[in-house]
Amino acid sequence: MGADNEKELSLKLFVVLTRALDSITSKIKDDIRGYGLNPTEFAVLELLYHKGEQPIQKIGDKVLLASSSITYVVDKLEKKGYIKRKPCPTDRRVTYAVITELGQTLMDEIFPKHMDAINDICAGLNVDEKKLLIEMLKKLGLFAKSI
Amino acid sequence: MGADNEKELSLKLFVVLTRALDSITSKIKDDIRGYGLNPTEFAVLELLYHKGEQPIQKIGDKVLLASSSITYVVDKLEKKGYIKRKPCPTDRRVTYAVITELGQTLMDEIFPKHMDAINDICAGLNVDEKKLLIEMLKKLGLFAKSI
DNA sequence: ATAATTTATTTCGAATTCGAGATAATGAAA
DNA sequence: TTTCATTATCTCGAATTCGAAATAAATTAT
Repeated sequence: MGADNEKELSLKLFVVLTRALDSITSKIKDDIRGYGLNPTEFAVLELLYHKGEQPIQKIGDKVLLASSSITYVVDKLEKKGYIKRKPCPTDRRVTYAVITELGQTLMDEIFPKHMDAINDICAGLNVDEKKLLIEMLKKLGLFAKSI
Repeated sequence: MGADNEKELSLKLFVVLTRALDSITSKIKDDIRGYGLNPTEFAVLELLYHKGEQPIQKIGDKVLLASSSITYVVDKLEKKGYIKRKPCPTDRRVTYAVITELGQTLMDEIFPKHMDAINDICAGLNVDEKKLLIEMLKKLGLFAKSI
């Protein structure tokens, strides 16, 4: 059962990591669908909600999405009335995405629920374990990114 | 910087988990593309390589994919000649996917390289840390799935 | 000042995934 | 046995994502 050498251990880590995140995101998706959004729309909306207006291009960095995909998501959120585009006055290449009143109202309503849901989903570990896990994941992730 | 209550800690855990896995999978994808496969194709091929022939439906469970998606991936691998379909003699609803000689040869060649790559990518933690991380992720994931 | 390069966004087509429904076979119930 | 429900696979259309190329504006270099 246990990995008998470091390579197998690394592979096992990758598999367990993938499956753990899959279990979690599958539940989180259920929560988000209940708000009439998909996970990407929610992520973009949340970014604007918490960090204020953003150049469209910067959204991609934070939400881990290609710029062409951002265009698509921003279009959808705009059609739903939750955000709007706003041209940058100093650089005409740039377009900001800004959350609307409707978007604000929605997020005021659903974000607390969303946090509760995530907390419930992550209740398999206690506070200290979560802190430890976060540190280890940061270490793992930063190293992987640096290669 | 640090989360000041449990809900924020859970949210942070989710974000860090997502980003860590993203950093890792992005590197693993690079590795797999180098073998002329995409990650899903590789996962299916690896399953058949290590676990032997599988009913198409069971592949979906292990690779976390809907049955209609499995059909698509199996079609592609079959066209590439790495696997073939084999009807089940006792249950005519069932079709097995079986790795071919060509698929075997490919995996004999690339799987060791793939394990090396994963090990390099995961080298940010030592063996004990990996073991600990695995246990915590299992605990987290199993709980999330059970909700 | 003009040209060349870089940057931001969008368009377009392709790849991947899903869910709902179709088809066919098996198993259970009457 | 005939019917009903379940199971396995596939088809189809829609959603999402990407990468390459197009467009347009800003910046840098000559």
